Amino acid sequence: MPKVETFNREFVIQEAVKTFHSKGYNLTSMQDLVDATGLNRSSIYNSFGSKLDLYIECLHKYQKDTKEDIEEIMVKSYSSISTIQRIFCLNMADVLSQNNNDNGCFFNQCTTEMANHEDRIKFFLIENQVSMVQLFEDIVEQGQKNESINKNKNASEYAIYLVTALQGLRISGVLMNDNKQLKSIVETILSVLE
Amino acid sequence: MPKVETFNREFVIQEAVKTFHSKGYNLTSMQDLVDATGLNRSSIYNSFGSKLDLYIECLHKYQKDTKEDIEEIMVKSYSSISTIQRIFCLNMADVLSQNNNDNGCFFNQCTTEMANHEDRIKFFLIENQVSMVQLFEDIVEQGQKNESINKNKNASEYAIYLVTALQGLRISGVLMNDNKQLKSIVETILSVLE
DNA sequence: GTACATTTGAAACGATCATTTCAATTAAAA
DNA sequence: TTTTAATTGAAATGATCGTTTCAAATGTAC
Repeated sequence: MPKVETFNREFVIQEAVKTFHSKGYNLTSMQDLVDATGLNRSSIYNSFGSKLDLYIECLHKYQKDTKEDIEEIMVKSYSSISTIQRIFCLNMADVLSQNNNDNGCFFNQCTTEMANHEDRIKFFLIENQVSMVQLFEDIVEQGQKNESINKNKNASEYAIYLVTALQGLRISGVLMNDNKQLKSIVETILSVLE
Repeated sequence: MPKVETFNREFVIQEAVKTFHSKGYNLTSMQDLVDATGLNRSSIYNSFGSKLDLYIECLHKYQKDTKEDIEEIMVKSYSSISTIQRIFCLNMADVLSQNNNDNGCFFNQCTTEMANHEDRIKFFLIENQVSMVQLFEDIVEQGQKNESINKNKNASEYAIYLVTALQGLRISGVLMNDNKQLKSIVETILSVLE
């Protein structure tokens, strides 16, 4: 009986991610979201709840995309160390392609802007961080079995180190938009594992 | 002849830094600054210009404090590697002491929130980043002369790596508020230099 | 004590914020 | 075609935003 939702939900979220990522949560107005998505104000509230609800849905979308990118790399890579290398290179390329147009990793931005003001978001970010560490731990563990990664430190220690370094890279990249420098940083980060 | 400024400018800036650092620029209202500093709204505009002007003054204050902390460490340290170690430990302690109360490094927050929306701020942040890299480069260079730091990579490469890692540590620390984990990260970061 | 330049307090500015309201429109089901 | 329930558009809500205004209060120099 009812009229059905006409817009493409995926597209709307995608556009919302772009907007939030480029302006941050607090600087993004509902009007910005209306303009970016093409939806009417009331449609956004009808379909997504509130600005914060939509933002959190964007975080999940960004997380899903990130994980898919990593899984694709894992499938294509022939060794653990090259998986890690490619993950870092992907992030490097990501930072560089943003050509001064955006503010590093969406999660880093979210962490500094929201983590200590919204419990729902802090919870999400911690869970995301833990799962990223777990993901790296699995890769490193396998690499240590293959002897492609040294055993100076255990997989768990290397994992939290790598996640931290990756976050640093994505912050640094905002101010240091230079291919050669970022490449050098990645090399140095990964040299610990050799 | 004139009535003279009665408030303590240092104190006011200090309180403004706390406020901006804890809420970010966009979430901090002029009323928040009035409450935090005890100044009247008009006094703030009279003495500091605008909200943005005050924010930039806060960035300079934070930069000055950070540099003073590092200089104190440099004077007290007996070797380059221990200088670097202490800088990282200071930042670790800083993150931990903030007990879920604040959002990592003020500069990281500023980078993700403001770098691509305010040219004056982007300029400041890049200059700050360059000077931090230079500072680390000098320390590493000296360490390499003393043979307390290896020469696998040159001082400049280690410097940008260390600055990046430090930024990562201060982001990670917001979500990973655990002494043992942070200590392990710092150890791994510094192990490259051995 | 008077004159003067500045700070101060309170109110007001117009703009914009996130959200709500509600009548008109729409399209599927009867 | 009529019924029906959701979507849509536009206007309005009350709150808050950064900033300005201006008269009163203040403290220094004469």
